[in-house]
Amino acid sequence: MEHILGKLNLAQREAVVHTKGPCMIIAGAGSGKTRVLTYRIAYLMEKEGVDPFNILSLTFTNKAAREMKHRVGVVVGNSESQNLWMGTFHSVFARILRAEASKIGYPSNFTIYDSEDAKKLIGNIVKEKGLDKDIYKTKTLAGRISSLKNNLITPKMYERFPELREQDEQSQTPKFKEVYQTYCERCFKSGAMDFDDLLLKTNELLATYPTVLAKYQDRFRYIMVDEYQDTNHSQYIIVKALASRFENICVVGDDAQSIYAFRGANIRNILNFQKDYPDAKTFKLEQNYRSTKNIVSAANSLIANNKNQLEKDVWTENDSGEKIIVHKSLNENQEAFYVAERIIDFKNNQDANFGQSAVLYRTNAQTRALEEALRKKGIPYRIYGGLSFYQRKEIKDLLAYLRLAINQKDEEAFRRVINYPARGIGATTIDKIVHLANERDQSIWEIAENIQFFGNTFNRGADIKIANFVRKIENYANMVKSGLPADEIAEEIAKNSGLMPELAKDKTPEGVSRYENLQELMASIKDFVENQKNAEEGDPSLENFLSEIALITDSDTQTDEDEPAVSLMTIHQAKGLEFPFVYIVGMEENLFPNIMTLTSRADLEEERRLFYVALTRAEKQVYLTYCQTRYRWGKLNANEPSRFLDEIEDKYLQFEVPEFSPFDQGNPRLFGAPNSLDKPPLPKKKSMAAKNNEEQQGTGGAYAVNRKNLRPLTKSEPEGTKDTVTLKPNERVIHEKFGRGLVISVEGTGPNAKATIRFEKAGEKTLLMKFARVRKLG
DNA sequence: ATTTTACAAATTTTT
DNA sequence: TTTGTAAAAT
Repeated sequence: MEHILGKLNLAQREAVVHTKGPCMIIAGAGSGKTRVLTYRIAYLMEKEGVDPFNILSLTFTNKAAREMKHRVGVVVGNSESQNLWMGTFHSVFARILRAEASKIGYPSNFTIYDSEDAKKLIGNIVKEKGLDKDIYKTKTLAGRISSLKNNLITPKMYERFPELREQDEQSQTPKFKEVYQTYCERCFKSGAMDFDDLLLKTNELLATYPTVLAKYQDRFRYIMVDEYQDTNHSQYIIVKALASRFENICVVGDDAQSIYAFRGANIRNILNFQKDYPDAKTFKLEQNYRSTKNIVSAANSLIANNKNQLEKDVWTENDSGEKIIVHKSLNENQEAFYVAERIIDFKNNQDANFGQSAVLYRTNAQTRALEEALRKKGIPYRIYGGLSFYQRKEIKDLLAYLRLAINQKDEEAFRRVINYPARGIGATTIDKIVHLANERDQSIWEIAENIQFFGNTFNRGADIKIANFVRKIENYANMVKSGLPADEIAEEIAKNSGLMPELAKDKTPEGVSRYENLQELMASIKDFVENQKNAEEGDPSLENFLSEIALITDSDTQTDEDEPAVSLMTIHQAKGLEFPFVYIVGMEENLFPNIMTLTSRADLEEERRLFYVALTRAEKQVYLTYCQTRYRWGKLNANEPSRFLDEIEDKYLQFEVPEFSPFDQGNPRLFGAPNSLDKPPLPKKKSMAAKNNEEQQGTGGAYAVNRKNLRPLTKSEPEGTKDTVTLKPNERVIHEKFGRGLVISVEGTGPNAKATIRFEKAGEKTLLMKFARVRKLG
């Protein structure tokens, strides 16, 4: 243990050994926060003999939890670290809620609705109530419901805040409360909780049952909360309740990195910690181990523009490093090519592998140009975010069947699959069931189960079809009850439901990909079952599988075992990560800071913190790029450079501003260059580069994913490094996955050609040559 | 009951 | 530009 403490600086060491009573660790970017948290837990266990069962450590991603558990394991040994309560707020409290579910009237196998389920349900309710969907927008309603729940305002309590009703009347949605209330009732009837419920219901549980509260207070004698600046009110109250007995609470965060206020995170939680716990000790980790002096200073000079922050002084002993390059491009394609060229330069001249570069952007829409440029240059890349594996339709379809097998009342799962694959049960029939359910205050399933009593309500034959569907689901439920492992049940359901055969029919490349995704899911269930069977107290049941994956997201499943690739992600997703070379693209007004957020000073400050997060991801070199013009929603826009560029002190920057045209004359910095609208009209024709790129477009990497063990990340095919194979009928080929095959026919030419190939093992497939990993044989 | 066509919307999202 | 949803047509 001593040798570990020796690896820490003074502030870090103090934070580690201060174990009794409340404390707050303000951890500047790159200041070794994770190290402190890890060692603190290890110190508690090793030095103070605290039982890991008594330590609760809350993180914001499963990945962070897993990593920390691993790192603690390295210090204290795995068998002990396994017993720590470590995870996200949602996963830890979902676990507790399952154990205590009966107390609040839920089944312990309750479903967790994801945002899509929630939005669909809201949309249905709006429709049922005959409200105008253009005014009652599901997205807006979902956001409002979420924000109310995160502030612990239930439909009942809504009445107590007249300003809420006023707001709803202002926004032309006076019936909001009814929608909210119905939404909650329907979730309850379905035995379902949405993400926010996991926190809200935990609060209800702890507030209603003092014995339950006491039990968990006693269990969690030491509580640690990471990323405290991004906790919302609901989380804050849970932590406060649990910690109130022993007050051994340690929160870690950096107010300068709070970037989730738009999702209900309350920065005051961290700003007011000292008020909540007057005895709290504050530690500041101010030495940055990550970045060069230049980057640290630049980031400091930027964040100094924010009014509302805790005082701290981040510094580093690292080299001063290179200045930040600010580069202007004509348009987003040139910007992307510039980035691609720099990445190649670094690889060639600094021996940096591709994994050391990251391209960060404000919005996902910016990926397209970047992808094209990287692909053209043959640079391997990985896109984080976008449509996650578990959000794909085919995956959600099978999961819906699995969910129904466990909880038949799950309305969203029911609606999703009752007519998929098609069983001739249409919208009218479903509407009638829903109507009956609402009328009789029952769940949809209860109506469907007893459909024979309502026979005359339905069209001839419809009741029979429903009864057949019900019988199917009951069979699945019986398989669950008989205790079969998850993989066997899933396999049977995939076939028996008709889902697998349905997908197998589709021979388009997209269809094939969907089928493969389904196979991937099946494989992952098998993996899960294997792991559970090998584990000491493993549970290979379907219930356990579903509860495990309900809270998993893409960023949790990232791995780095593959060949090094450039990372492409939004700045939000980059939080907590670090890279030697960071490119922040789209540094333009309206894009970053984003115009949609700029309604208040607080919003601008959050955008600035976002930029701060982006800058501080970098270890060695930062590039900031912006464009003179950019296509956005099909229109060419001319934006000024981001105000944030002005906010970094000039001495940390080096401007690289090529002259494109007479427009920029006479302004050496080209800042604030009048972007007057009376410029000569831009040529309608796209540049050659843009034209060439168009041929390369398509679904891109999206379907070219080689997904081993549930790796939902999009991975590029470096097209520049691989010539598209031109095939002729009767040629023999070998495919990475399908093995040997014989070309039957070819349609089209070049990368857009489609070849039908009969594989020895996998049968006949039609492949798009652009994506297919085939080689000619002989 | 399914497929086609037309039209609107479009930031960030650890759960 | 793309993407998704709703009305219209089969």
